[in-house]
Amino acid sequence: MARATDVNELAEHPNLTAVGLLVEVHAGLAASLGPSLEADHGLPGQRFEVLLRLVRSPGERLRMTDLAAQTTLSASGLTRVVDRLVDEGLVERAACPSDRRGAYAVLTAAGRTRVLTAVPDHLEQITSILAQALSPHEIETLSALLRRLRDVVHPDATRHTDTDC
Amino acid sequence: MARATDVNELAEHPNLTAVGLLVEVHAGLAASLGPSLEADHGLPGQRFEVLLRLVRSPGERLRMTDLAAQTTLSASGLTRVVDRLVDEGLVERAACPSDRRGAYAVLTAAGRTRVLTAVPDHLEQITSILAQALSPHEIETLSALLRRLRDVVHPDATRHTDTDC
DNA sequence: AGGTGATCCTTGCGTTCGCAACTACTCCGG
DNA sequence: CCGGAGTAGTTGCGAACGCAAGGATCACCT
Repeated sequence: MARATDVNELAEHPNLTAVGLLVEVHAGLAASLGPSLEADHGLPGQRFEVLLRLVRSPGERLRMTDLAAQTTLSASGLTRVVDRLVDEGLVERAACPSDRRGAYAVLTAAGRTRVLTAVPDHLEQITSILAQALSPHEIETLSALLRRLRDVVHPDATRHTDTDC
Repeated sequence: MARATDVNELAEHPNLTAVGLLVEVHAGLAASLGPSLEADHGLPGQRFEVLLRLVRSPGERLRMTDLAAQTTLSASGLTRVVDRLVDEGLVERAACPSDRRGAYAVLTAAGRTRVLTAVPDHLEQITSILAQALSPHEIETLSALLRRLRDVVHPDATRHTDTDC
């Protein structure tokens, strides 16, 4: 029972490998998809994520808090991303009539155009990469497994579809 | 054929969903695992990743370039992470005799102790989270799918096991 | 030998992010 | 009606990253 064996047993445990692979794939996808998304459409990662959530939401608007919960950003990070989107004219802030603390981020016409232009390109690149690695059925399997994992590590991601005001 | 239908068809395409889930899971895992790893062992994400690669490598050393290829960092990012690890006494730099441009990052005794202390805790947390969501067989399936994806988006991650000098 | 292009690593600069502190507002119990 | 606890959003500050540029070295070809 040498020490080195213990190290490898720990370091190559299947669960650690699974998480390591997930981190690697995430980084690899970001490296493959991010630059072209930014170069072709001026929408680096987080900005695109925010715009995508907005265009899919009723009224193309979302409370700052909900937007933060649905993206990978903290509340303060979201404030600054929205700041930049406002500077670019892609998003506007709107007051919430039922809660004067609150603020909506609302997609502008320019923002809608921008994201609707970017999505097809983005989707095509994603599809190209996924198709090289997995069959459609395997992609479904992967999504199902990831979804179950997501529900454990981030259960709040799908709520807040109710717009009360 | 309303426009809104097109938006949803695009925005909810299975491939886009798969990538979105992967990003969400990555962020959720980082949020769950990162803080305790840092609070309990003083090893925020990237530092841990570097130490883990080193402890698994022959001679507990790796060229800077190889280390950058195996982690999610750029070359410059890696330089600074290693700087911090050197400041903390967990890693040392060593010259490469066969290439005077090159530099090795070598684990110190303190670095080995630190990572070997952190790994069991980390692994236990990972296992706890994974077990809540997936069966062991499903984890294997997930890993197999992610590995195929990794080989497409980041094929250089597993090479460079040869230490020539 | 000598020179040209590539590679390894580091540094200057700008950008982005999260935490903690702050303001403004809401909600609730007395 | 009032006061305290809790929530929504923003900002100061420090930490971390990538890109592009730079110095040193290597590899190869003539």
